[in-house]
Amino acid sequence: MSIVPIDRRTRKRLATRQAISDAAARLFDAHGFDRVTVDEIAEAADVGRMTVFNHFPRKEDMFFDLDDAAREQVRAVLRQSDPEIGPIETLRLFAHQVVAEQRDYVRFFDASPRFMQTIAESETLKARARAIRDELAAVVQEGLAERAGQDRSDADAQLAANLLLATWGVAFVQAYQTFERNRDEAEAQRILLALIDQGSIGIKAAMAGSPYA
Amino acid sequence: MSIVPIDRRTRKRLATRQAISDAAARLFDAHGFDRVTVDEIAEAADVGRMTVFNHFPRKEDMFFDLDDAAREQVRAVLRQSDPEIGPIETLRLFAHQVVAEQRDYVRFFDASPRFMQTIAESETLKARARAIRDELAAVVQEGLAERAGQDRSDADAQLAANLLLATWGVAFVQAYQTFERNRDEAEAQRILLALIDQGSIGIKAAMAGSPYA
DNA sequence: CCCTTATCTGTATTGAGTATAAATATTGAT
DNA sequence: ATCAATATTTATACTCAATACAGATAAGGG
Repeated sequence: MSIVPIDRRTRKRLATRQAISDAAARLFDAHGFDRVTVDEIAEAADVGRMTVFNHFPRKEDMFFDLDDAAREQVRAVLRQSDPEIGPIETLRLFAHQVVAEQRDYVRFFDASPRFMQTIAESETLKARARAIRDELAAVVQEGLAERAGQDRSDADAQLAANLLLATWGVAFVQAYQTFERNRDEAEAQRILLALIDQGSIGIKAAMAGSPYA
Repeated sequence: MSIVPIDRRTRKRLATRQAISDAAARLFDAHGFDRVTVDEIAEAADVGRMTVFNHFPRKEDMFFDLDDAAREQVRAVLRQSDPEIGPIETLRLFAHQVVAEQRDYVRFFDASPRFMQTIAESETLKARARAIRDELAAVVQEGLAERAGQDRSDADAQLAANLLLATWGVAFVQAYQTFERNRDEAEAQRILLALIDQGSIGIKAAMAGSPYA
């Protein structure tokens, strides 16, 4: 995936970051987010306390570690998509493609089984999850408006983007709950996509007559 | 509105609470939420620091002070509504009624002009606003499911509730921005209701065939 | 081997929030 | 009015995240 960095400086920096991330993940999983202090993480990673904050400005950043990639991918999808297909449909197809090809969203339930539990137990993490959702909505809003040649703060773009992220959020949570109930990955995927489709129908209806449909 | 409480104890308690709330509102408005400390509020209200936390567990609670009423009203609307009219339509009509009769939502832009600015400047307040939105979505979800005789965690109810709150949130923000731009209350109301109507159309379409339509 | 710069680290401070226990005020009963 | 029970206010002390700042260490580029 990623190329090994040339210079030792960068290599060491990434190694330090990884050590902190690993230690944090292990401790959060074992004791829950709120019952682990930054000092304990620094100790476990054998690193000074300030080094932790150097790599992760907020404690939550050690938990949610893959934001930028998702943001950029959504931007790219909206920019490179077929102009014949509406943006909502484009994003719906994108979701289907992700699930079908990579299966990242569901595999990742399995990869860290306590992921959602850990979030559910921590008000801080829930707040951060909501913030990320809103940041993603802003990205989608901007992408939609740009594609339609509208103002960045266009009301319809904002409505469409927020309806979309609401849909994705509900789909994700419901799929996770399904997976937790019966460990059936296929069923969880089915729920995920069915809810995304259902939401997309609604958003298209709300946007009928606008370039966002 | 509210009856004067019989006993002195309650009267004093409410007076203390009000003094804290007033001092906080004044300071937040003057300096911004993050540049006011709880100690300063306690000082301004002539009250011990712990008394502040006694009445307002979190600093944000001094800013957002009217949550329970809204929650209960939404619950009541869903419970007492005409069974012939679908729940989404019921809530849409409720929004229209509130705007037409009380005009509380827009008057309150005017009553505290820096309200939205103060939120926009503070990451803490934005987080709390998002949490309140999600709490309200949970209330709506529960009301919808109850009315339809479904399980509390029903996927369709969750989707409908989250689409609804997304719509209301966008409508509110856009109405506020419109009001700020040209101080036209009627225009702001028009935008608010138009977006709520537009979102409602979408939600009904997404829920077609289910009891939530 | 020096110079510059990036990274790491310790110390100190701020500020929200919690725990605890003591002081004070209010009520209700005798 | 007095007394006991209870609610409210308050001070003290603590935890923890986050920021500011300054010094130490390590790496890169001549």
